Amino acid sequence: MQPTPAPGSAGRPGRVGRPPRLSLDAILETAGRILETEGAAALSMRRLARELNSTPMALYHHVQDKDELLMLLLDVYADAIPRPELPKDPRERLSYCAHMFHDILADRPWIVEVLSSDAFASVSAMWIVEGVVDSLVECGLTPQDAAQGYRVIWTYTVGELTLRHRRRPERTAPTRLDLTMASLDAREYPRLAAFGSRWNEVTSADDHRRGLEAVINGLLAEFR
Amino acid sequence: MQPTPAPGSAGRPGRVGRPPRLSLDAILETAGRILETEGAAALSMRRLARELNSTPMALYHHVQDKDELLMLLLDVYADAIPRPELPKDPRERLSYCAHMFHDILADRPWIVEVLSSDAFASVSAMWIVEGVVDSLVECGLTPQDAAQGYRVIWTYTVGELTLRHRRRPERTAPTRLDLTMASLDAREYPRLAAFGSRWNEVTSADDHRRGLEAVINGLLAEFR
DNA sequence: ACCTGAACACCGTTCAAGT
DNA sequence: ACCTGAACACCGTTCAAGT
Repeated sequence: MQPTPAPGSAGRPGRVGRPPRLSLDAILETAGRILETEGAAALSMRRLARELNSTPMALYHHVQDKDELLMLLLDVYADAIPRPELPKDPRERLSYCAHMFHDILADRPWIVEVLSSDAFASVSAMWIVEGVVDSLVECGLTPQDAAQGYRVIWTYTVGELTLRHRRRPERTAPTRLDLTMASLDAREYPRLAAFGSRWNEVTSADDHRRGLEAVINGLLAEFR
Repeated sequence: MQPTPAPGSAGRPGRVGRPPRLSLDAILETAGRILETEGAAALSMRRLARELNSTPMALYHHVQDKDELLMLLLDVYADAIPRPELPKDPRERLSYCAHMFHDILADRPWIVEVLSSDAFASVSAMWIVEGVVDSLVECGLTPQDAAQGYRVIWTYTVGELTLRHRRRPERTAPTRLDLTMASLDAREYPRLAAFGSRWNEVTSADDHRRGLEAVINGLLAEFR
């Protein structure tokens, strides 16, 4: 009788077949590093495989497709967000959560390119959404209006992140918008022509704070 | 003496060499049709060349690169926008222009994917920007604040278009967000859990009107 | 069970040559 | 002047095979 190979021969009991060289953790870590350092455009299945000294197809044994990989990366990132003590006062809590949403996402431009539905759809990020909706209800909005109000804040945040992200690469050369602004006839476009090249001056973090506060106040005044 | 070919032999006087088979107009028209019917993802230089019974490289004789092609398409589109009579009252004009911005772009999802700076940077679209800024100034804002105010409206609009665009493809299957919402613990997330599957109900055009009005009113109250 | 190699159907763009 | 063909350096993903 030939002895059949023991089930535990690969290292762990109950495991059988070729031992893994890749792990989901290793994949996510390397993918995360590429995103963090080179942005979403640089993350391809082929590039990732190369970085892991593996082949593109080995990855498909650990994730279904690129989309799932990106969703898992989103979860990893959401899990790592520290969960602070929220202000007791609802109005304060509202601003706090809204700004937190923005600040958390602002320095991770890849997230904007990745988010594929109308929310930061990781369970680990839901406390921020709950924080916004709950504050709005405690500020006097109906649950329906609070949901709408949340959407307005999220919409503004997505817009801000999208624009900030697109502004980045070309800091030096004059943009198409600069040229357009410079060519405007002052008689037809008096307000815009008065700005000239100052129109495009970079928006500061304070400008964003002010804009978001205006949105929140508008919301409270309009929906309450 | 051999007669040298007359300069006008190609058809028009002063023209020399091989007569063009492609024209910028034909390229833009075909590219526009692809965008309109199949979206930005379907528009590639190779696909466009195939559609024109030509080769990818022939296109590069008429445009510098794909980016320039997209910018030219944006101009063609902006030129075609009818320019309506604007309301005399500044507050009315403000709403009118802000909503116009959104409505013009809403049914052209490819534009959102294409816009590469913080504005609809075609001269032919600048009357809308001028309209917003001018109204804001006439509503009592300083020019600086009017520029900031315009940016807030534009930011909100970009967010709305981006989210609307991402929501589109998967109308049938439950999204990742639906699943996330369904899995929330009602004790930890009472507000969100109370919504359940209704959370994701599609936002109507009226919801958007209301949100944008809230943003505009917040702006006026905060910046004035 | 886990991984490899070859293949399919794509990209944008450059370069050298043809008419 | 305008266009072609081949090539370079990429994509995501499927399928059949190897260990």
